[in-house]
Amino acid sequence: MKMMSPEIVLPKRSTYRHGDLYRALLEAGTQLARVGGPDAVVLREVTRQVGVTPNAAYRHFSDRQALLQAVCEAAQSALAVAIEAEMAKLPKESEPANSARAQLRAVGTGYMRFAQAEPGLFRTAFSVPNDLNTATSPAKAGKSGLTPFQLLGAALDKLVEANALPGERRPGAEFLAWSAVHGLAMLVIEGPLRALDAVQTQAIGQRLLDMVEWGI
Amino acid sequence: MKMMSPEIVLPKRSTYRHGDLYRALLEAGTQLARVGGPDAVVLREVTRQVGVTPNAAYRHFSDRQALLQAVCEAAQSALAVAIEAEMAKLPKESEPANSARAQLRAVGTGYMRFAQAEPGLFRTAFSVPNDLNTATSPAKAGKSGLTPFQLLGAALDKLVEANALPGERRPGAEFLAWSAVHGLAMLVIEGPLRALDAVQTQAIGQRLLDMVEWGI
DNA sequence: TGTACATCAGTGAACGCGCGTTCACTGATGTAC
DNA sequence: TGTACATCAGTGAACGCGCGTTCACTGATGTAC
Repeated sequence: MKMMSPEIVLPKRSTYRHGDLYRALLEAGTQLARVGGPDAVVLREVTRQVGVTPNAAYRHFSDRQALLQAVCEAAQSALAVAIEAEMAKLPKESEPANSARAQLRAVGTGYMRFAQAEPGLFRTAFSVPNDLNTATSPAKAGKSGLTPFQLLGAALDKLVEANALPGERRPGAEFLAWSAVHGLAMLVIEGPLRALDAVQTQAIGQRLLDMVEWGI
Repeated sequence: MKMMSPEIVLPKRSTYRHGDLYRALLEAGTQLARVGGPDAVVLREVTRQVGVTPNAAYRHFSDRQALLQAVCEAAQSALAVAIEAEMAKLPKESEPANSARAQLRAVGTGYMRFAQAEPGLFRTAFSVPNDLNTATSPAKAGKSGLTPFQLLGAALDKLVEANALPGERRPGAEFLAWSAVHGLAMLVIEGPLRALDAVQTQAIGQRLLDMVEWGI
């Protein structure tokens, strides 16, 4: 048996100029990250998928790291969108404390859902050096214009406004909530809890959110 | 200027047989992981450091993955030792509930300390596929013979014995405590909280343990 | 006590691979006149 | 309206690199007789 020809087929582009190569590279990179995490964002593979010479990428990204950074920001933006989607599901609730608590839970639930639905992107979102100073960059925001970190902060602020969280406990509270949910997400998607099924993780997730709500 | 010669110097071994190559490879691999995390555990580099031909490693490990797995287990064992060290610091405390609570906190504190002192090993410990079935493997144990997961479980059991945790809350409680502490560790060592200094992370860590104690 | 021999730890050379990046270039575009 | 030209997006070929792994081998060891 002859193996498939290793010929690469795919110019399939009529114009010399691509038109929107930056976006095409970013989307291909994001797709690779989705499937294989940050290490799968390989510059040559990205250009191959887009049907372009490897070094064409250098017109749009200074190097591989810059491309990966852009993918990372796109992944954080997707995370923000997932959180927003979870918040949008909430029924109207007039009682402010209940509403604020439900919003905080929605942030956590959206975070967990995204981690499980898109583990490759989730890992990519947290694989690139990043600190709190960049946690509010618009490139990482969802449709509301807020980043995941800002969505969490806003939910905690509402809790304080509704007198469901003493004001003096507010500073730093995001780190507690974030740690708990982030840790579960990590253990579930690439850690020792990977063997658990969706029902089990859902149950643990809700208990974890109880713990945060009580213990924050 | 002439560059340094690329000659590799280092046979420096008088006997043909190494004597304890398995252990030497494992230790060199662990050292690489300490400095650079799991990706730094490069088979050729490990053999280079030991002063042995690359394929000599294949007498002791079936492939690179097997070596990495062994390093991962060593890292988990080191984590167990760090937790044990933190527990050993505890003053004598006769009141069982207080004692149990202090032990649980010590598990969390040891975990955090290890993550910050040895981020490369910590990342390696959780980088290799692993599930709960292997979480009790003796290769991952500390001096007590218990793995990190077992040390956590034991602390929670004591909490129940001391009536400081209702028995019906015990099942699954390890996942809540583990998630919280693991998440903070991840955010601090390679996530957005990396910019925080030791004092800040220590303070957040203690608040996080308060949350776990209350909310578990 | 001496020797033949099986065992197997480590050698040396080579393989194919795919990567990121650089170089000098070519071809299409759009703007100035 | 037509044309020269600057701009710059993408090409094509090549680079050096280090990796994991395989092959046929050699040298030291220890055991059986």
